[in-house]
Amino acid sequence: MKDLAKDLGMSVSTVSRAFYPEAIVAEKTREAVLKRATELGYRPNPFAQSLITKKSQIVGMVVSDLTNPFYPEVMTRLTAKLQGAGMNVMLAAANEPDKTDEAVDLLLSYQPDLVIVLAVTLSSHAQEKCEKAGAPCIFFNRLSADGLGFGVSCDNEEGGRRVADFLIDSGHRDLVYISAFPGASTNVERQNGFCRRAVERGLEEPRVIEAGYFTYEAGYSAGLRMADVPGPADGVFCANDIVAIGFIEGVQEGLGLRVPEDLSVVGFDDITMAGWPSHKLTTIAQPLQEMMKATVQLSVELARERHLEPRINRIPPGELVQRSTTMPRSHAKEDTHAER
Amino acid sequence: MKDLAKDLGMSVSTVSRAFYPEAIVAEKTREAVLKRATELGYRPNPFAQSLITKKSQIVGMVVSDLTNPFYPEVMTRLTAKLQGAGMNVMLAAANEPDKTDEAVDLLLSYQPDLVIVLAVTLSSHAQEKCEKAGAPCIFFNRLSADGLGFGVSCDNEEGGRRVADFLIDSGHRDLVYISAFPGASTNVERQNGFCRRAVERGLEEPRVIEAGYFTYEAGYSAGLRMADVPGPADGVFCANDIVAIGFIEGVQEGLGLRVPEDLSVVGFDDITMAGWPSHKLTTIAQPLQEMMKATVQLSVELARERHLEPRINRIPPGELVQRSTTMPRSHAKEDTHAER
DNA sequence: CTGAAAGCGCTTACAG
DNA sequence: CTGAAAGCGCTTACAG
Repeated sequence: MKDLAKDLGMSVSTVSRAFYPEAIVAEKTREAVLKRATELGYRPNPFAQSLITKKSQIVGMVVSDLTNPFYPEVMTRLTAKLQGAGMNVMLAAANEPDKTDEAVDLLLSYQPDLVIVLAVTLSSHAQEKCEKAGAPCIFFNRLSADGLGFGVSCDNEEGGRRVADFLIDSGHRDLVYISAFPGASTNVERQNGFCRRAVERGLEEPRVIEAGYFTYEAGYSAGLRMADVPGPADGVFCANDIVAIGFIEGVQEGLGLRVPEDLSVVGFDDITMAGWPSHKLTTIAQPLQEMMKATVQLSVELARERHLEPRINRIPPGELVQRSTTMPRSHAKEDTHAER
Repeated sequence: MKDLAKDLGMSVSTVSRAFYPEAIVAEKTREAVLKRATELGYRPNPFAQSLITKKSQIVGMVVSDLTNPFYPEVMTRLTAKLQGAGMNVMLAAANEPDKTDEAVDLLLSYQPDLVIVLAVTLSSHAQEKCEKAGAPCIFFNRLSADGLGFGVSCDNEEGGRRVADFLIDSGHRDLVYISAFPGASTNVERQNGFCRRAVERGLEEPRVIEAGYFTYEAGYSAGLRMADVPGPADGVFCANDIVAIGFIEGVQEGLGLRVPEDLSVVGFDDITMAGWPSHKLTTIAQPLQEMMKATVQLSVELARERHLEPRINRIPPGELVQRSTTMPRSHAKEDTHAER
């Protein structure tokens, strides 16, 4: 910067100011500085900047369960958008859940302006650490454990209701919910929306199988356990797509049931894979565009001013995408349909 | 640090030295400092450190084609390992390939000690920029365009040869290679190993279908184009797993062929999904553990000393995992087998 | 609107 | 082995 200043015959102060839109400089001066800077390929050193301003333009991103393809997708697209807004993304990844905290520690030493949590498993202990280090947390696609903090997610209850309506409208009467991680807000909300609407509309309370996690394997083993569910079943709503995909294969391989002939199955997320011919999964799309947009906007605000009032951003779910894992049921043989 | 020094009754210099293993301090002093530091939750400010040392302990990671599940997996596991070694990972992601350069620019302003390239599409222009900015590039699972730079990948030619041997040993005679991105070293090497070995062993030169990319969709459309391949075909080697998965579905949906009854198909990578019941893909595993270990080790070296002699790290491919997309061929009806 | 000066939190010759 | 001092590349009151 000193060199640039000399080159332009100005003081370092003036040059510095040219890089801050809100600083007071003659418009001509600013233009001249910026022009010469790009010519020379000069950029202010962000470390020096951070040292003084206490702002890093860094957003920390905590990821863990990347067996769910939903997250890598979100992670890269979000990163691209954040970079477009001039922020950089620093990653904290941990294979074992107990190492998340260590990864977060290291991350925090770089004083991120904020932290985006893309993991189901971040401990509230780690969250506290972030806040104490002055980095507010944005929870993407979930709520924080304590209900505080910033959140961006879709209206999962409404999503659950829509699935219930869809299944009931197409003639299903015996519903099952495949639950994933019980502590996850997404799981709870989808379940509530689905089960309550079913009851509202006069059906039996849907039975629930605990898959336990948001993974293919969990879904698969839940599929095997469909045999233990008492009574008939013709419509299944899974906590998300990857669970649904595992579930369907478990139910087919293990129990010899056909989907959708014996059983309709609906997922949640509309990950890319859901549209592949091997799965053709009926599912509810997440409003990803809107969710990411809201997240980036919130990030920019937080980078400017860390002390905003926490708020939850709820976005209506996307469309229900009808593919080949569901089909209408007729009730000619009401009493025996879908028996195994 | 000033506070810590005062607290301990030492000079800032001494405290500072305690944090550098190679610095000269009385062992007792160092211990005292480190102990008090953890008590107070103090860590040296990395920005200030970087400002002076010109080292950031940051590794930049360039990612782009995350439609291939191989990469997210590698990305997070690698990140976890690098963090374990005290380095932090900063991401550069671009949805559109032409925006990669911009993302890299932003990344470089944080002066990463090195850049790990997890993308097939990084321009050599961007590579130059990195090197000019003092950040050597490690190419993971590929070579750099100009053959310079550091590389860590498995012996793809050997992998290709093994697939050829496997197919030939199990009775296949009419081989096809499904090529992905033609400029990718992995693609070229796998193809060379496969095709040359086939010829060495007395078969016709395998025919090649150009899928064009390392994606599901590319594989799918290549599957549709199997109809145009002249002559019989009984064994197919796809550039990687995700292409193979797409290919199989294309060939089944579009042409009504059965895998493996009509056609054996082999992939490369052994991504998690390859083991799922819906795919059960026969494939060659990447020696991921070794590749990641080599990468982390190289990263640590480069962080210490940027000016190492570029070198390529070749690791033998992993095992061929036999699943359900391949089966032995008998030659009772040698002349007509696998005709369509 | 611009410049001189202090200072962000560290490291590292240099002197002892 | 330890401390005083300079300096890394910036920003920002303060004065003009």
